[in-house]
Amino acid sequence: MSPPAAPVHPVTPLNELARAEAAPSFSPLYRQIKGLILKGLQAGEWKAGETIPSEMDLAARFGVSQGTVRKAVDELAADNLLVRKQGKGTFVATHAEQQQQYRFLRLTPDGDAAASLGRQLLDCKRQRAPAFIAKLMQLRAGDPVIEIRRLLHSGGQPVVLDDIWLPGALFKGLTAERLLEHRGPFYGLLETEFGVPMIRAQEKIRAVAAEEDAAALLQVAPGSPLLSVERLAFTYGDKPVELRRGLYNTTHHFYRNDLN
Amino acid sequence: MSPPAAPVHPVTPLNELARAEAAPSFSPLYRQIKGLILKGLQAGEWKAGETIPSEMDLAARFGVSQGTVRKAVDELAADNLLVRKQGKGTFVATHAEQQQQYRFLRLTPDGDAAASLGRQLLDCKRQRAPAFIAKLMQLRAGDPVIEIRRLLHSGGQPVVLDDIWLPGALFKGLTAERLLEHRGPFYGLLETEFGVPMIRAQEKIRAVAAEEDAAALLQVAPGSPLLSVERLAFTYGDKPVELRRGLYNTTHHFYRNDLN
DNA sequence: GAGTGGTCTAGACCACCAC
DNA sequence: TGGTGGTCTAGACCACTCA
Repeated sequence: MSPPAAPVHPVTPLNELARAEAAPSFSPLYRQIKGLILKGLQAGEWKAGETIPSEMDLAARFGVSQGTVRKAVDELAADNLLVRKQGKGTFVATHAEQQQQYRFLRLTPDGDAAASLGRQLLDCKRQRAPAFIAKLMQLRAGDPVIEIRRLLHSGGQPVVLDDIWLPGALFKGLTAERLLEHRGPFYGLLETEFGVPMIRAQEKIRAVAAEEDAAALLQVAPGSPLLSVERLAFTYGDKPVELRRGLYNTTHHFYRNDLN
Repeated sequence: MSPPAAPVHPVTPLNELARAEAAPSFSPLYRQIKGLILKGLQAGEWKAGETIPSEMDLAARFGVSQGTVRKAVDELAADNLLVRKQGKGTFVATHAEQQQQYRFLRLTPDGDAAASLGRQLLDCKRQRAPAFIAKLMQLRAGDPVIEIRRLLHSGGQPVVLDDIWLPGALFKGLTAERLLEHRGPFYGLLETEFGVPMIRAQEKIRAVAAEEDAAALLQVAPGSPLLSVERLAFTYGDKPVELRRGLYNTTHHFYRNDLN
């Protein structure tokens, strides 16, 4: 066992950089690498569903060891931005796969027979953002937005009434026709056709009484209790790009959540 | 400080074991270590809030490298069973800390001023488990259970009506008096006084109309929409030990959920 | 300063997949 | 058979806490 000569590993340079720019206290190398990969994702260097370079390639590119890249990718996979597949590679997460119809939908039928949902487009129009919507989406009041209304059916019965707002600037070619001809998840369309992948979302859930129009569409009595699910969805850079208000009829379905 | 001499990396024996008993396909060493630590937790070798041995100690004890223990602990920390604190040690997760009042409660006030909740015990009685409750909690119908009813108040207003069922066999000394004199989270009591830590939970959420009694207690009109949160909570070994049905008044609060 | 968790590396080998 | 992710190790050093 020959005693290790000198500090063999050039840890210092990047770490100095980190100390200089990181306000909080200290940013380990793998977190900086994570940031670089994230930048590549945001820049569209690798698109949803594609593979990113192998860990070895990334290690060479960034001048670090494979283990460090690995830890960075681990975190991105834990964030559901990447998906690792042993023997095949690491893939950019996507909403466009048939695996599980709607990645963000937590509604479950009572009998847990995973019945697929049918879609019915009610409306799709462009308009000016009302103040309260503009504020939540970090737009200016009056900015162009797209409003979409739709129903989701389970076993022939309407179960969800969605009201969706999107910033008009990002989704120029989005029309009712485009929506109607599209197969697969809505977020898949936004991701593949408009290059805006949904990364995460926050939901605020309340119980509300059905108003006249919603009651009619969901085929329940006015005043019936409905689950109101207000969702704000984000792309890269924590940029909000969708505001959605879903009204769920929870007579034969529930919203499931796991705590730990 | 004589390390266990002989086979320096006894990877094989444990792995053989894994291959033999693991039906799926292959269980890496760190996952077996995870299982061993889990067994220690379940056996009460280290109690909630205490520290577990250092990574080095565990590595020596299990005859593996520190890195392997580290990966095991990483997963347990990701599962919120352990909490790492740099420079201090690794601690068994607990509900009994004042840090964040209720670890599993997702109710948030509208103005996001984190108002603390006041408790009001309504009832605490022992009885025989109705069939539907027994089934969910893996008991026999007629087994003794404890039923607790309580209100949570925010700013003087009642917001949550909880109906809680616990298996009587596990919580012998649990009485109304005991509940009244206890400070801190309910799960903290179960954990420190009865040695039953709550590890994870599943919630099913619906919108319902307030019935007479619930409406009166929550001071809303009968028929008002309320959020119904049905929670099944588990200890170690995926054993269900609490069934709870909360009715939330979501007029000035909401149930928050983050998706990714 | 001693002890704990946290980072980083280098290298060997294993499991899985596709060609 | 070669490439990819996955595991395991050993050893050095860093960051944080506390006596």
